[in-house]
Amino acid sequence: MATGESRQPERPWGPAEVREVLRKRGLRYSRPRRVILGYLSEQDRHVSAEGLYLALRQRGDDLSLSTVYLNLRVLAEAGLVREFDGANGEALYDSNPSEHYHVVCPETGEVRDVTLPWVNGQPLASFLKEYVERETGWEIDEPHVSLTGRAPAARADGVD
Amino acid sequence: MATGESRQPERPWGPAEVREVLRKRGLRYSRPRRVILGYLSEQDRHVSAEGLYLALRQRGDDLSLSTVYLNLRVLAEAGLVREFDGANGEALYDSNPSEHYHVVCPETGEVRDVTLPWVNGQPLASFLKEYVERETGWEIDEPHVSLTGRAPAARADGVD
DNA sequence: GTCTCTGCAAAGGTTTTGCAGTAAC
DNA sequence: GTTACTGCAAAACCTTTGCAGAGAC
Repeated sequence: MATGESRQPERPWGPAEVREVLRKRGLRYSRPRRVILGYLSEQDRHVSAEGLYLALRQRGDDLSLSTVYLNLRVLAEAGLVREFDGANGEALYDSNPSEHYHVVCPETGEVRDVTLPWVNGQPLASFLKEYVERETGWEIDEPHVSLTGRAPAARADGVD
Repeated sequence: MATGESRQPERPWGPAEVREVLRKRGLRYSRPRRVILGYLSEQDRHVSAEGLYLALRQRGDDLSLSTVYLNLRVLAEAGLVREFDGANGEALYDSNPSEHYHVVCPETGEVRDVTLPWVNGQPLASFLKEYVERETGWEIDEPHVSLTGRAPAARADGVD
């Protein structure tokens, strides 16, 4: 048995846990952070910094663009959101807490979540990390796997 | 047996093969392309567009920076050089023809080549590609695996 | 001769920075 | 009360673009 896909939009952490995670890093649970985490976990979508900025604006949750950028990065470093590369050289974010990766279609911009297979009894990413650590003697971070491809829609359009 | 590391600085292709590869794409074997490929295959190092620009300049091979950028991309698309993400959000290039990946240390900027293991009788990248294609129904490109970590040197420095 | 390429400078787009006021703790 | 954070605008950054002249085929 290899795959274990599950993509529930379950809420990652409650406010208390979030606050605790932030506190441990000397970070505060400010309004922007509440608003951003709230949006991401409710919408369960993939957004860019600017997209998030605009979406929040429409909602009435006004944050400055630089605040959105700053906090998206801070929250990603704290492990509260996931960051990955979108279609136009822009970073995308989601707050899905389950281990997953993304496939991006450069033509349509569409993003699809994927769960990677297990290898040798462990998630592919961990397997890879340990392998590279043995191989190089370096202390390796969680591997980033970035996948691009053509969505069925793009192929149907006859785009080459 | 899984690994098969070998990092010979063997010259990828001779001038004739390069010209042929380019011709097939309607591309010309211009001086900038000769110079860039020559440098990369001789030095067998990882360089950024700007680094390459400066290195060539010192050598007396003057190319404009935009020409370097353009051709690095063109050559990467033609499969004549490999492109990957360096430490500062800049793209790095090498001309090593053998299937390999890179580990980058964000602190020192150091880059180390790695050969990824095989899984189920095929290179990890192919395995992953096929897996994701089955899983999503998308037509997936060659997966990009990007690895970061702390080089022994960085750890020795006591950098946290 | 044709068609791609070069070089220059200027623009592009995303992300970061500096600083004074504000708010979390 | 401290200390981190916000917001604004301006800047920084890598990379791309437009166009006239040059060079590969």
